[in-house]
Amino acid sequence: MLTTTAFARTAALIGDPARANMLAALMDGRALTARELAEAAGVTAQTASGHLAQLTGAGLLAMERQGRHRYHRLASSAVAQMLESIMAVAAGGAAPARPVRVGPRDAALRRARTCYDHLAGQLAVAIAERMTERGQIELSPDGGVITAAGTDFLRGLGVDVAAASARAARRGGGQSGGGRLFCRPCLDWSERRPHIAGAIGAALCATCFARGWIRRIEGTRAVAVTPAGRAALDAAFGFRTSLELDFAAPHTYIGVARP
Amino acid sequence: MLTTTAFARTAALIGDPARANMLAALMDGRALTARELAEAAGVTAQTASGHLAQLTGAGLLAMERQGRHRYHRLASSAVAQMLESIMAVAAGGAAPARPVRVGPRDAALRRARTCYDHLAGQLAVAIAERMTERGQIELSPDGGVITAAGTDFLRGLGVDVAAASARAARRGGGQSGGGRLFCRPCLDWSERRPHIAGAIGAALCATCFARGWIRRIEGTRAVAVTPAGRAALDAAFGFRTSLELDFAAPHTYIGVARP
DNA sequence: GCGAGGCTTCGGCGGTGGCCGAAGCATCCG
DNA sequence: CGGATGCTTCGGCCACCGCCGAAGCCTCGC
Repeated sequence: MLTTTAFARTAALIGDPARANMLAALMDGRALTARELAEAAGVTAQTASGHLAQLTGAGLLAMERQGRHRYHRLASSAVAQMLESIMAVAAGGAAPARPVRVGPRDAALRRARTCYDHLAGQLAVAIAERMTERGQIELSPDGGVITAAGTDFLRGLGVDVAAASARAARRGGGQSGGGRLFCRPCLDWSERRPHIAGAIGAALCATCFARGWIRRIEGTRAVAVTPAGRAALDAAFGFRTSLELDFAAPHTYIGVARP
Repeated sequence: MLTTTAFARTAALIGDPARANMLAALMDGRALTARELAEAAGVTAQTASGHLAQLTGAGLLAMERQGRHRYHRLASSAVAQMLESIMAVAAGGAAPARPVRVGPRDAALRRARTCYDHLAGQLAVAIAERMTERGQIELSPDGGVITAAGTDFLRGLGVDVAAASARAARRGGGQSGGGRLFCRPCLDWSERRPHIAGAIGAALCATCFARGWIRRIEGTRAVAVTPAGRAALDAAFGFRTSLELDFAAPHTYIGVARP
């Protein structure tokens, strides 16, 4: 990029409501068809087609054909990180006002959701805090690292730590990484506190899905904790009770009846 | 943020060419007057005024009055990181095409510039690589950390490491940081390789300015290395000669006469 | 206090770009 | 092979939003 035109063009692409809805729908890391994205954006198929062509042309989306379907997904984790950072700023601007009345659908999103390839929401923040308390990870706004105890702990959960390490090194693009296993902190836009992203966050999230601890809630980025998952996560992270998550950030529940 | 409207609105604000130019001009971390920003955007004062009101209202900019001037700056490092990430994606989308013919002004930008509060460009990438080779820092896409040797080295350069550590902890927002000193890796959009950001990157950059090693080039985000700075940086980081920087990424110099 | 400079508000103009209907390719299926 | 489904292209409509000229408010300096 030499001028600001590419910069402005990229932001403008994200700035259209229809395209923003498409990108937000893709933030769960899955690949969706043009029709699904049209529905997510609330526009007709032909309008969506035009938008998707623009997003793909600009390198924000990657497309692959499968039969008569065309699956679109975010082109890279760099795009996901960009969208995350915009969400963080957008949420920050609105936050100073008093907490808004939120519906049950928002509550589910705040509780637990996927953020491209890792977990976010109260669940993810609680996990990060518990692992910090136990000395398994260290997080700061500038970076994070997993301790030996954390590596052992994750391995015990069934997380493929070695693969995550290899993936991080592969993405390295020239720098070594020195063998230390970093975990990228990601500011949770709903909780305003960091959770675990990066290769380790992705591996942990994948394990939660693989073991059936969480499952996607149809049509949203929110995920539900299964009964088995509840037991497993309580045991692993020492949540005293499942209610703990409700009280992790009580202000987000204003206006929502709590059982 | 509950809906995608705030998300789209934020991106749309950045997506206008005039506002994008303003934000890019503010990416050097300084505060500029409305008039200066109008000139940077290439619009009249009244148009700029409207844009600035929108950006400030959305929380992207902070404004403070000083006499009859109004100084505008980026509201937070979160905003700066967001803009950085957009630039990285925007540059990535354009990069696949063959390298563009660049002018001397772009060459200066690629050589060395400020990125909100830290250094970027070939100089910053070279510093990061040299410190990595020496085992003074470890960088990966997911995070970075300074070793004990690196802390000593920076202290020897006159960098206020303790203050940077305190600043990182203060920004921590609840998580401890455990005493380890992280350095945030930031993907350089012109070099496509990481350089040092975060509290440590800011402290190092501040030291370079304070000691007169670099100075701003009027009207751009580019910085020039002073003769004293050249000697000091060569000695500190072991650059064999100042030409080394020219060859760090030779493809960026196509079309530019090299002395 | 008065003029000058910095910044903002107002009003009207114009262009970019998103939207959909209709029609046109590609692929799958019976 | 013909109909159904998924996606794209084309053309025209319309709204939004950025732009500037003019005028008004605030602060400074003489």
